[in-house]
Amino acid sequence: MHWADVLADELLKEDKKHVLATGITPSGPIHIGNMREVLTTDAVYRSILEKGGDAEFIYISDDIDNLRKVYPYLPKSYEKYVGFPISDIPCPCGSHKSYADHFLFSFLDSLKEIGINPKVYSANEMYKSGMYKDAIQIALDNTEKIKNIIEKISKRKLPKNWIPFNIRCDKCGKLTDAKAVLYEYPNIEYTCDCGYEGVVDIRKGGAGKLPWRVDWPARWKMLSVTFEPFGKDHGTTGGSRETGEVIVQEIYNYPAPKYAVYEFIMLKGKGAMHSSKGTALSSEEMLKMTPPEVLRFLIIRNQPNKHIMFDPGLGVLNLVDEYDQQERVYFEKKEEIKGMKDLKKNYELSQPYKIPKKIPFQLPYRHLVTLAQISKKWQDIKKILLRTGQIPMNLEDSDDEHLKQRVEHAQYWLDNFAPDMVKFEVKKKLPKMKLKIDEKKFLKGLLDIIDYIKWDAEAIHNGIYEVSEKQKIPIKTAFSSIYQILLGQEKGPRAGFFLSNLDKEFVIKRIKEAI
RNA sequence: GGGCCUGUAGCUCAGCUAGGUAGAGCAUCUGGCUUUUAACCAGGUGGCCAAGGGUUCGAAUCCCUUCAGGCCCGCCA
Repeated sequence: MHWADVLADELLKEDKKHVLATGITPSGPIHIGNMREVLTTDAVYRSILEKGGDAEFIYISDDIDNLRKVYPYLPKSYEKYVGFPISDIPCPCGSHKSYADHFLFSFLDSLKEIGINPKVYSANEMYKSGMYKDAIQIALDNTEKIKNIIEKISKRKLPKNWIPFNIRCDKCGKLTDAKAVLYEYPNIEYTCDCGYEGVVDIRKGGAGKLPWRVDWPARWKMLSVTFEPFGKDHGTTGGSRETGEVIVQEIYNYPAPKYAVYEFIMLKGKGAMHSSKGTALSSEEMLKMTPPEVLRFLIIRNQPNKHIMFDPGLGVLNLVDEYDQQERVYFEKKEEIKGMKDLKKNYELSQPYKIPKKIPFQLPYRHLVTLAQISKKWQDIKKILLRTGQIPMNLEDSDDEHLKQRVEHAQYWLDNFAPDMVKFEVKKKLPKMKLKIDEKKFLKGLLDIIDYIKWDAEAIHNGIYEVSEKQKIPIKTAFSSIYQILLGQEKGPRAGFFLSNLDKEFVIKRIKEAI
């Protein structure tokens, strides 16, 4: 059984509406781990619906969290905002409402592309609207109990005057520097490092926030959360999950949600991703280089508690090939291979939107990678495909869209991640190079017969061999001469296939120029 | 110190949430075509499933122990 079904069945033991929650602090480019969190939840969500259950998928943006430091991708001028809630900081690009929205919105766009549309909550707005009012009061009334729970489970020592509330200083606006002096419902007297002494009314929105270890359980109750996956860092002993479980039951009188701990996604050769170490890959970037259904496939096919090794180099090609292969099996164009576990479910959950009724038109991805380097525009690539008979004249719109999208992903990958060995550029002008006598001789021979060659991959291929044999020129020399005059390099994509995709007149002209 | 994950063919991994004769891709070898680049097709070689113990008629699969590696343990998933 697929892991998503296992989790769904577990939840469905309780016959009620299930609220599946995800969340993230949008303090920088949102990385691929959040993609896993969201996709894990989406898989469970879909499985519940498929089984006839009732469920809602929510996404909470922790946009009231404070900016911790000036990250490398921020201008120095952001120094003055450290300690501010990220929803109160100006947007770096100027076109969003706030710093938080800047990063959140681009992630939400990516989610749309992979077929995920959760109900989005803003923690900041929840606080401002007064939704947290009761939760804050309960927390403050139970300060000692909560403190004990956290100290006992996490083995951390909290300061003497600790209270489960981070006050936002009225004067300097920071969430991090105010210390409570006295709490007497509904007011907290505080002093701030900036020198200000003031009073906040906890019933008022914007007075401050609950610290994470308390906020999380409070939110479970407030939104009736029944399931929320989290990364392994939260799952560790003494982590926020453990304290949260006790706090939600003992303080908020609500059962702890079910969960799944998910492992990290590693970049091949670099280990786990960390924004601070520069090994992070943003969700947006990952999605730009990997077709959406393939990215879903990568995450869906792996159990959440297994780490995923992602190879942004040639691994991407293998992954797409593997996806296509499973697609052929799903539509019974190919026999199932032993070990293809949960193939049907994996394929279905990999679809961003509707599951296709019949198999989408497939072109080997590696061919697309070659074509994407011959022409940049999809319309031009399509012309080549039509001329060479690689796609039918009456290609369906959905297939057209699908291939176009794949070409775009291949292009992004080529521009940013592909290793040099697969890259080439058809030079507009004859590259500067010196051909050897043998190479010129071969090209002359090729020119003699080129008019008679049918312009398809196999005929060209055979033609090259024919000339090479007749002239007694090593085949290696023959191939390299072709690549040199067109690409300015010694090697290139399969010659027959490659040339057939180029315009014949263009090739003839280039050979004439070269000899 | 604690938590989680991993250890299956030379390499990367499936299979372990249905316990019932060990699977795939790459590499290698053979043949099809003197067919460059990670080309294609057919077939072959290749594994004491980390080690030990237990449960069972039967264990890669469940349980326990050990060893080795990875990641996480101040809200960076």
